Amino acid sequence: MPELPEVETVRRSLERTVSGKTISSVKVFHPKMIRGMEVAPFVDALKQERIERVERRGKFLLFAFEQFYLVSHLRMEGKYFPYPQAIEKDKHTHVIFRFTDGSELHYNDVRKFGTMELREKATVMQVPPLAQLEREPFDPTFTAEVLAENLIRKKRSPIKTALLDQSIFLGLGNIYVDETLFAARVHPLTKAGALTLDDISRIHVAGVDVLQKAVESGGSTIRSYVSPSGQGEFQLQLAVYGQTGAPCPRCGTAIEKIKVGGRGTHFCPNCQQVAL
DNA sequence: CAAAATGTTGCTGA
DNA sequence: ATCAGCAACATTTT
Repeated sequence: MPELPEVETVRRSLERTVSGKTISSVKVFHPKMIRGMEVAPFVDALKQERIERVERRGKFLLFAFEQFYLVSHLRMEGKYFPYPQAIEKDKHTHVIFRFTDGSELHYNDVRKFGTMELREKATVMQVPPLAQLEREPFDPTFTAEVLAENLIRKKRSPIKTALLDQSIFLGLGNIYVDETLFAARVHPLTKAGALTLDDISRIHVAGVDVLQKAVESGGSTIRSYVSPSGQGEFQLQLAVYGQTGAPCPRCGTAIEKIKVGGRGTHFCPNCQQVAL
């Protein structure tokens, strides 16, 4: 499900539904997803704590409490479902937060890849899992020059693989990387070290733009993804992702699908010329 | 019906 | 040090 735009959509929804509420109890049905401490101290720490607000760093959700953050990653299929009152849990519900007003928040994750951990507020950005992330893509100090500098570290990798690294370009995932490279007219197999500064500049602009537009559309609704309230609409604007065989919106050539770094990769063989 | 593929990331072994 | 590959898991698609 979630790349930055989907996580931001979830964040906004949670900000409306659970921000300001105080936790009365927490139930964990899948202990393995709680990282860094045992389940008992985890649920103990959260009891009687108030969610001040819900923040986001890249694809991570941060529930801000008075002294610490609950850092949550949805990985492939994690979802949050808020309910106005107590409700029977679904087969794939792994954590239930109950609030003092009687409402609940269920964390649901079919594939059980998602994680949760508590971190001190003061050091959350200096320790894993947030320590290595690049700044937010919408931060004005995230420039093409910064991206170019980051790409030096991955100069031998295909640009597609490099862009999926959250310490290189925060927030991109498989869908939006393909869209970014299409918009920038760069072939996904191009070695990062072979890119000109102009290429990198186009990738920078395209990446920030595609994320921005996707956020405005509420993210993409693909496969299993459903936002807690409301559906994303960006999938209607996808130029290449999932469009295998369909005509390129720019030139009409059939979109091709290949594998890059083990990930399904969509591109226009005419607009995105091979340049290894 | 078996194999491959599915949005992510971190670990392992070459 | 890098990096490709795999592992975590369940469901859908080929």
